[in-house]
Amino acid sequence: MTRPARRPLGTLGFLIYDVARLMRRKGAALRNERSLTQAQWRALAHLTRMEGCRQAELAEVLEIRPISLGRVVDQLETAGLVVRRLDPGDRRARRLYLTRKAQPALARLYASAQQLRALALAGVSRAEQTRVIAALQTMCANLQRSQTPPHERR
Amino acid sequence: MTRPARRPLGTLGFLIYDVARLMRRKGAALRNERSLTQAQWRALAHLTRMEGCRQAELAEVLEIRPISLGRVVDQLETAGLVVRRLDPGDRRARRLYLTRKAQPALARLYASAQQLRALALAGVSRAEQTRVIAALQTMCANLQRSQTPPHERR
DNA sequence: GTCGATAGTAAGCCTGGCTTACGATCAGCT
DNA sequence: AGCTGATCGTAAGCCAGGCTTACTATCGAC
Repeated sequence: MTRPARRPLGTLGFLIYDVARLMRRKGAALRNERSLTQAQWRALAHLTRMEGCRQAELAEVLEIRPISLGRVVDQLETAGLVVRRLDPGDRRARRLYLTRKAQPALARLYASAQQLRALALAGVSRAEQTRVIAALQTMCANLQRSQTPPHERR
Repeated sequence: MTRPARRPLGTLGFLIYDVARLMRRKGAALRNERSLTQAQWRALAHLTRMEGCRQAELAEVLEIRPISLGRVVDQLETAGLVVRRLDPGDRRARRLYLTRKAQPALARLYASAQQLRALALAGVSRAEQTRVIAALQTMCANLQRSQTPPHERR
């Protein structure tokens, strides 16, 4: 009796949860080799779009607290992928930059991300993918809108 | 400048991750009131479909290790929602049952799950929902298939 | 009877969030 | 000038939810 009664709960919530979990697991396996964790890789990927930002700004985009990001940045800095530079205009702030070493790492990460995507989406047509992405974006927006914004979130 | 450059990464992986995260967060807020955590609620929900099973069986369906489930069951038992009963035919095993108290709790949980679903899916047509669910199921299957099955997973 | 496999658990680790509290700095208003 | 309140980053320590490794009790097959 192998794998009896798999995922008896077909609800959307469980599905999303499962897909996210499986992608995380498989993604970790794909990039493997003492690479970055999910949180590190997420921060790094977002940083490429906003290099030179402050930690607080990146944290807001990631929707985590600055302190939580702080630790991730520590790790990325230790790994030599990111540097904190003092902001000449505001001595409280540190601005975040990618190092040269980050480029190949990012390239590898994007490659395994693409690999993962291809694997997960096997058998889903282009048109269907577009629709799914659109629906997910709607859901994302719905959920974000219904949320107490961070400033008022205690 | 409120909320600059939200989610600059529209890739599927990030989307799924974001939706899962937002649903978890919003879901926790909806059921709130010292209620169950995600892991507890997930275990409980699956248990309704396989009452009387052993811990190891439930763990396999949830795709977590028996030891991880053990702790969750401890909590559910402390909360009075689940009982472990000795298996008369195998003195190593314990079988899991819902208590009477679990029924209203489950009803409340399902209600807030429905609420959450409605919120997230606002503006997504019935037809579209069906397609999204189908696509997600395909992805789920793809990812599960590509996985080293648990027996060989070290 | 012995011996390998299986059910559950204990101890302790890791990731990735969080709250609370703090020091340094900025900026606006007297 | 000098306060005062907000903001930037961080330290300490908590929690959820996984994991590995190692153990005991028991089963079942030989």
